[in-house]
Amino acid sequence: MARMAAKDRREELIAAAFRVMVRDGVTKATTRAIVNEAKMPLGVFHYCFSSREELLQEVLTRFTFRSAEAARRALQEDGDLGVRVSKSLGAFWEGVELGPGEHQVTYELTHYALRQAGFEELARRQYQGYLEVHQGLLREAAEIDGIRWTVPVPVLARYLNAVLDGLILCWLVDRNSEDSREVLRLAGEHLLTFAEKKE
Amino acid sequence: MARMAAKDRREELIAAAFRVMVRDGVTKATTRAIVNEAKMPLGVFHYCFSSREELLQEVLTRFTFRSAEAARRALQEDGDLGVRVSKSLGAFWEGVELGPGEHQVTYELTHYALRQAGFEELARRQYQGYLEVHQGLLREAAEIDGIRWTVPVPVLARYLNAVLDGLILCWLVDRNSEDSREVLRLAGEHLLTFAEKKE
DNA sequence: CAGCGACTTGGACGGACGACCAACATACGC
DNA sequence: GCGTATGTTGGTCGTCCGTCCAAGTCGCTG
Repeated sequence: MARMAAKDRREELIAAAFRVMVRDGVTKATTRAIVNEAKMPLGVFHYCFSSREELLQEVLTRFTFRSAEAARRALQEDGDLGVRVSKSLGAFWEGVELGPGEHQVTYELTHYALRQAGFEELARRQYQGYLEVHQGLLREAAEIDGIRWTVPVPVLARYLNAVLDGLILCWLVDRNSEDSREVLRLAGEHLLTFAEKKE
Repeated sequence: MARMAAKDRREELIAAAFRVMVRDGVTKATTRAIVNEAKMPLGVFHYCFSSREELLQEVLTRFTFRSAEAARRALQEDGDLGVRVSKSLGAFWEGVELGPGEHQVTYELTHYALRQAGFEELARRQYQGYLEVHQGLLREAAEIDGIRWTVPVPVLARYLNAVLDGLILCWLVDRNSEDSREVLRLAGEHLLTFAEKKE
């Protein structure tokens, strides 16, 4: 095998692990499956990571926030708050339907972390991160439009997170895109009712 | 061991498996852990079940609908639609906070089923069941109050399911009861805006 | 070129798991 | 009471897993 710095090999293994997880699920991402995906001999693994859990930790912290970007971009385009929220949700949903596996993995990782002694904190940080992203988007949107939210932003962020999270989960199972998009529309409209013009 | 019909032993094993899952997670519910919980010798397992998956299938189909009952009862009490919806959601949430493990297990089982070849259909039935329960409750509530929903009931059911599912998941991770209940209140009020007096 | 630190590799380990079985024990119909 | 169906048991098989290691290879520095 070509010689490579341990640091670089780590990155490739992390990426390979994520691919395996998306394709076969978190539980199937064994050390052997991962090095096989990365086309490396097994011995490499514990030269780069002290344990399998150390790698899972890396995956968990790296791949949980990729989906927010499209939503953020759409939110910063032109138009009034209504169409921007709508487009933002639509863009986010587009990402979900295009790459469902990534989202499925994040759920699996959450539940894995909740059960793994010493990993609960990681799950907590994961969702804390989600909520902060939503809060950030809500505050941004409010500032651009010069409105204020009539409900505390943390509550609104949790509401948004819940709807999206629950909707994705349901769609992952039954793939009913039509009704899902309708729910998305409902939630978006609901959100707008909490926007109030600043005096 | 006392002699017992295989049928009865199956039931005890299913119950034991569920207890193990609630306590330690689905992945930890190995054949050995289950028979140990049921205080039976290992050999019993494959006398009663042809495979571990057969047992998981039983667990999945049995323990997914226990939480809806409290909500249904509260919905059928006295009062106008507003307070009944509010109380129903409150009763449901009470159940969540009292027994979070059961809900955690249902998520784990869903993701397990989604990854297990030939089990996807089970996950689909699980969520189909959830949606039907919600639809039933919505229709009941509408009939009692003589209103109609201004949004198709399947969409409303999916919305309700998403909010609750997502909210539970978030709470399982960060245990923020205060904000969660606030979101629940928001969703309940939102629901009421879709109720329209029949002419 | 010698030496040393960084990297590579195949194989081996102990443990856990699902599944299986042969031998035995009990109940029940005839 | 005998035979068959049904239930019980402890042990074992093969597999897969995370982890570890010893021996080997490479490339740089002095």
